[in-house]
Amino acid sequence: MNRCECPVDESLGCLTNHAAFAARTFLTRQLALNGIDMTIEQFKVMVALWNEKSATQQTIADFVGKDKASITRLIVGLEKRALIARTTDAHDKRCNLVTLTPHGIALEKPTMETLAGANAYIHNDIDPNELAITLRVLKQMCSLLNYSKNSPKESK
Amino acid sequence: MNRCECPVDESLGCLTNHAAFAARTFLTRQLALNGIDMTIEQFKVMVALWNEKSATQQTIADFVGKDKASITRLIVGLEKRALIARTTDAHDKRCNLVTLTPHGIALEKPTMETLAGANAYIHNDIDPNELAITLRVLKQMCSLLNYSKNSPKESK
DNA sequence: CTCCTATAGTTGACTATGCAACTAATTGAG
DNA sequence: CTCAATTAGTTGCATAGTCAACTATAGGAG
Repeated sequence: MNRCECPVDESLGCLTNHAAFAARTFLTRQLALNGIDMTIEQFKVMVALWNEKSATQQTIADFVGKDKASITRLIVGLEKRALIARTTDAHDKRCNLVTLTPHGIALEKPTMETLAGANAYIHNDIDPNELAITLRVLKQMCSLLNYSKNSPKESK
Repeated sequence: MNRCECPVDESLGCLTNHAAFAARTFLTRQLALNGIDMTIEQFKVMVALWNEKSATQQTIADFVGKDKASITRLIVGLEKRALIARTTDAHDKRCNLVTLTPHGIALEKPTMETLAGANAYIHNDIDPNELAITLRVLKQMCSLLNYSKNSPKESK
């Protein structure tokens, strides 16, 4: 069960992966405990829709950071669960407008409360100053790696 | 491309996920740039074998933190790439002993150098004190969530 | 208006994950 | 020794991810 035996246990790359895995597992379990049948991936799509009310699949893809093929399949799953509906945009027949069903709308409150609870559980365990620093460092890391997408062809 | 539009952008759970995703993508690209044809998942299995020289599939599963079914499939992939070989343990015929091929052994140096380079690229961007704090906080978060696997049935 | 290009979405191929059912080998209780 | 319980590994099912090829629609140049 020594999941953290990464050779570079002092590596941000490895540790963020372990921490992210633990957080994902934790949130999934908390959602299930609160009777919410939703994967983390579907959850992210729902967050996009709770924010925007209606969106094209491409907009959702940009929001959650996945490609449109992944979104197509997630949307199909959410449609099966009757959380969302798809209609063709009358103004641009290429686009699907994805909207929430009443059931999908109703899930916002309990789901976001579960997320808030999970966050609070983690944050309460951590010194506020150190938490602030960590959040800042992680954001810095994200922007470094996103900017470097095309630049540093050499890291050795 | 606003991948960080998580509603709780001040949430460790969300930010570690973004950062981990960015780090994975970055390392994958660095491996490819250095001519190493290996997924991150296969990479973790190889790390286990570089450490241990030979191991059963269950040992590898524990090391990388996945279930044995996932390992079976990763092992099959690595076998196709001729990086590892499987033999039945003479002392316990239930077990497969997984060992490295010469090709698999030869990959250790360039692969670990690529990992070290990617780490250095990220770490060099960050203030050493803040890096140390971040590493500590992430470890704390991992142990909180691993310990809480069975305990906190309520997070609301 | 027509054609070329760009965009939205779908689908197929390949990789990966977890869970559960299954086989085969081992081990311990009696 | 024998039988039940345990352990290692494999396989099927469902979900998910990326990439690339494909369809259909839209929009601009001429």
